Amino acid sequence: MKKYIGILKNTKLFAGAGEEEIQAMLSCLGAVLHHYKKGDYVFRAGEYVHNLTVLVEGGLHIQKDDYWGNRAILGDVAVGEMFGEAYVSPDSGALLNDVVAVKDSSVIFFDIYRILSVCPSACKFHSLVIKNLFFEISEKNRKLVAKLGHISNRTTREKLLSYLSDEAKRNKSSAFSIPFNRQQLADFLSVDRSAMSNELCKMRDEGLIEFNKNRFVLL
Amino acid sequence: MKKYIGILKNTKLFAGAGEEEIQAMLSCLGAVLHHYKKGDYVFRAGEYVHNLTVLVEGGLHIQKDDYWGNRAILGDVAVGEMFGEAYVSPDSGALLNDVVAVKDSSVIFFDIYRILSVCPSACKFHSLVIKNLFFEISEKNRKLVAKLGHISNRTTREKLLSYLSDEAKRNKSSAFSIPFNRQQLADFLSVDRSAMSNELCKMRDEGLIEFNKNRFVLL
DNA sequence: ACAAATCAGTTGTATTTACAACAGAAATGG
DNA sequence: CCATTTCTGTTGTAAATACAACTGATTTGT
Repeated sequence: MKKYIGILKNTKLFAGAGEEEIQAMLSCLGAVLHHYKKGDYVFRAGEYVHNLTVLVEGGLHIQKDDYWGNRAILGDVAVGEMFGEAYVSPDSGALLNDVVAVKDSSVIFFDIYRILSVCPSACKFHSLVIKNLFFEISEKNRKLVAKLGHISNRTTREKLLSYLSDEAKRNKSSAFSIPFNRQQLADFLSVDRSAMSNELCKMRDEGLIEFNKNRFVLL
Repeated sequence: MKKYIGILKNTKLFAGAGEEEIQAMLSCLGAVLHHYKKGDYVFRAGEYVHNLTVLVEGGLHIQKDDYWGNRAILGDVAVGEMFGEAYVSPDSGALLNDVVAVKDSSVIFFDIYRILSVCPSACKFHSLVIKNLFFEISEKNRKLVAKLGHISNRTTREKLLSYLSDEAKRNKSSAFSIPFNRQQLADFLSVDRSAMSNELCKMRDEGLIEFNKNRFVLL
């Protein structure tokens, strides 16, 4: 677990805490480390989750497959981000989606009740973590609403432009990489891959964008 | 403000606290009451919000209008629910959406920093509120993902069935009312109103559903 | 109670998308 | 390094959707 303390130090959840404090909190918060191979399921729809988890290595997708094999990617998790936090309250019910490793990944599980119950003196950074937790989940909330804004556009082109310009803003640059290949981007935006590929090329031919693999430039 | 303490008592945010405790907390948390007429904007996209707010009377929609007048309804707020919580962190930036009263409404504003900063002894229910806050925002998170699941369906019929069956489950009954008229439902599901109306009637003719105004029955 | 405004359903047409099938490019795995 | 698999772009067709226009029903405001 020690090798990931440097990672944790740069997460939003532990922002403001030093490496020693994090080290101390790891046991206080009941931290457990798990590893996953590419393609492994971290969680499956229908399971019950009672942990707050942080990705410290690799990459994850939150996705849903229907009976006919159509896949919807509802979000992606990058190193340093937490996930599963929406399901830790007592009455949250079963997970609606799968969480899948898209690369070999490492995840730290925390006991949510130990986080939310402020221990009297042992961890002076505890209230900091609570505030961070609130801020991070509220940020995730904003991202979800932003994604809703993208896919509630009617046409494939509008969805693409909405998503790509948001990514450009987020990266503070008109050139950026996205965490999806074409099929995954189509699943993320809920459109057909070939139609999207077609639209991307039209936009390129019209001089709106340039792209190569998962790297895009807005013009 | 006193007349709304009974409402606050039944909110998720104040779950477990008695009326006296809530009364005491109102000043501790810097509560302020505002009233809005139907059609008034509670918040506008581009504004900066620094309060946690709870709707104690009426009804709100969270929505976005684009240049061409297309409206997307990203969510609705019912009495007792909080909103704006996603924008209270220091680096959250400006609001992306409008919050509009769909009926005459009353809203209580709380100072988020007073909520998150645990006061030493004055409010023994303070840590309870923090836990409630976390659980409610995480529930909102789940709802957003559920909504993403609905509108990421490809066809209008699938979107309708996904949404309606979710509402049926949520109401624990195959008969239920929805907080939208047809245009609003179409904006919520990101589809064309007339196409949706058409599809609803087809589904009724096929014996899948029954409906009258905003009341639906799944068969 | 009446006029005006809003709402829900219907229809036809132009546009857009989904789906399937395929070919070349790129990545992967011995 | 070569064979295999995966990925991306392309095309044609069938299906679904958006848009506009209109009607009758319902609601609202005075």
